[in-house]
Amino acid sequence: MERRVATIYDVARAAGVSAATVSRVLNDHKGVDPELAERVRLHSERLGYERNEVARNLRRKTTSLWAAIVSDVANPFFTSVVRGIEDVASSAGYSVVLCNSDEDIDKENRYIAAAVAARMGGVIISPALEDRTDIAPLLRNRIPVVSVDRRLSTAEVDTVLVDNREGAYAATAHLVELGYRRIACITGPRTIRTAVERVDGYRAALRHFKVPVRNELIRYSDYRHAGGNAAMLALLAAPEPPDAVFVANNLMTLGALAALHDRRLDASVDIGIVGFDAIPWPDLAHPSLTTVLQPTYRVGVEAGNLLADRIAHPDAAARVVTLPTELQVRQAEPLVGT
Amino acid sequence: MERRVATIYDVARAAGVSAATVSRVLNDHKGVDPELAERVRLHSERLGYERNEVARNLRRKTTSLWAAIVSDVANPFFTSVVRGIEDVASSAGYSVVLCNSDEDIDKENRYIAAAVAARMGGVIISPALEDRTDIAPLLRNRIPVVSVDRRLSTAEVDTVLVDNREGAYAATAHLVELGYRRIACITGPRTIRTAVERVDGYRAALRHFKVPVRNELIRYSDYRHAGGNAAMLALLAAPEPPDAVFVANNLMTLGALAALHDRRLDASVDIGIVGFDAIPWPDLAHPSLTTVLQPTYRVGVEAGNLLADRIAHPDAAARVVTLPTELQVRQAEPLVGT
DNA sequence: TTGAAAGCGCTAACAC
DNA sequence: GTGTTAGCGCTTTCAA
Repeated sequence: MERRVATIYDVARAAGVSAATVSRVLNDHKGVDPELAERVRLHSERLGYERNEVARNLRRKTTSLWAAIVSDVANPFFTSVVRGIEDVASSAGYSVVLCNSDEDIDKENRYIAAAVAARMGGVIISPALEDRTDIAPLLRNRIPVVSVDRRLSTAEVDTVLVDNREGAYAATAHLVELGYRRIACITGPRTIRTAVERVDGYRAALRHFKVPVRNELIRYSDYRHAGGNAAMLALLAAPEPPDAVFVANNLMTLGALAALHDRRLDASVDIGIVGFDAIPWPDLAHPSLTTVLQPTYRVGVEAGNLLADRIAHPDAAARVVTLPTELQVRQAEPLVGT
Repeated sequence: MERRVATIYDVARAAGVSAATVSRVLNDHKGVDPELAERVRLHSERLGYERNEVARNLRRKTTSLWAAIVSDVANPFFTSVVRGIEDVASSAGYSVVLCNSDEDIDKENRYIAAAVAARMGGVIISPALEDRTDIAPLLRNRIPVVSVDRRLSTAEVDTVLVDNREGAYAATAHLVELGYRRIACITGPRTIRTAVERVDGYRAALRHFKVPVRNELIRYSDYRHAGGNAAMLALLAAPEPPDAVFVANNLMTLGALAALHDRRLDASVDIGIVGFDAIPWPDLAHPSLTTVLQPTYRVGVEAGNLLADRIAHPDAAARVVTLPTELQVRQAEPLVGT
């Protein structure tokens, strides 16, 4: 009943060679008699041998597993990043396990501990909190780490970022070129670097086009739907409302659009809108929104490459890769009046 | 420079005991002198000892890891299911690694192979294809499996399902009770069991209320946005269009709503709509949609429990758990005319 | 080119 | 109650 799983010793016996030879064949070591190799492969196949990675990892003192610790799996940004990581990983002989920290520093710490305990080959992390995420346990155990999307202030590690400033600049410039002059900006918390960088880009664009920067048109919010909604309502209620808005994140953009909807206003008809981040799921309410797209897949690929490099060269200096965004310009849908 | 990581032997030496005792303490075995235990814990802490799970797993011939192989990580249904699994897992001493098969049978097979190679403690899978997903490698290696959301026709395993028929019945009954009489149904492919079950429920409700079932009002589509859109347009273009529609999945619901939008029609004003599955992300276009909600979190919890049971009793008969849905009735937002 | 043997870090008999 | 010892399945010197 309780059938044992085949080991290399079973294969070795069947093929009439030593376990060492089986190991060599299965790991494609050069210098094995082709005929022997063939015989080993045959019997390995026949016995349904499947390598025990656990034993292998113990012996090699590392794992063919990467952990991707992500602050929000449901966010399509990360779904796409992870896809990029996976592609690099699998071509480098690694598998990726996905861990969802849910923006929760405790969960994140548990996953970091798990990565250490499992002696993961490497970790790619989007830190829950830039200044509180603690990767010391990883570093202490010499597990390579790459940070993604956010910059870790607690340690110097390889990092992949998106050029938020440039993206925000392009978005704002686009609105200026469309003829808008009272352009507002709804951004995230001052404590989050990306939020600040995006306002910076917005400011720079206005300055470049000699459009006055008005502080009352800049709203720091929370990167969430409700915050975008409230910020937009406040802007609309102001004595001199804006004629266009750059909204620095996808959820806030949806919130802002909901505010317009409430006020019976139409995006890109009554007011110009450019968002940042793709809006997931086909959405009938704004098929025509111009958006700053992030190179999500490439972020993953770069992170994977950095990790692979780091594994090969543990003591090289930390690198930071910054990727450009792309402004996806969409035609405004012509409004059919009633 | 190259500092070695502490092992139980280091802790043992420091505490002046044997490795076995350290192991006992760290695994909470009873019958260890409390004083010794305290000393061990102290030194373990001081040396920054972190258990090597790889070695532990090799010795125990199993892993404290569960794999959740999911057909689409971006789908909020699974995000929530996984959360349920994680909660059960962590209270049973397991960690969950997430694998995204992306509805791709090859990727799925690779993850199954990886789960075998890593000697995972158990696998929870939402099969990419009910009739082609091959879990034989898992069974052969005596790795417990639980199927979720879909029923595996290739093997008898523990399964957690949602009562699709009952949900569809409730949705349709709701529309009848609202006074609608020409109720259409847009469902998924005939090859997918859930799609068929949902039409069945729809039919049953109509029969129960003695509303004639009209085949021209039943559209089999593809569970995707475009399909829902096309199906709805076709229904609207028919000589006798429906006065209400039950749409059997979230993406198709969005597609259907887009079709209404195109035709300048309003859901629940011009035509009654009930959807199936929560729509993710706050969406301004349909805050007021009545929807059949699935008990996603509980699906995960039940799956986790089944897996834990199966690990404890490998040879018990396979069980199928079916969970009820819940009709979330939302007020239609009153339309302000122009 | 191949094999023998050691050992990765841990747990679990077994002996004391 | 605690220690000694063997061994999980693999890779990798080292010797032949």
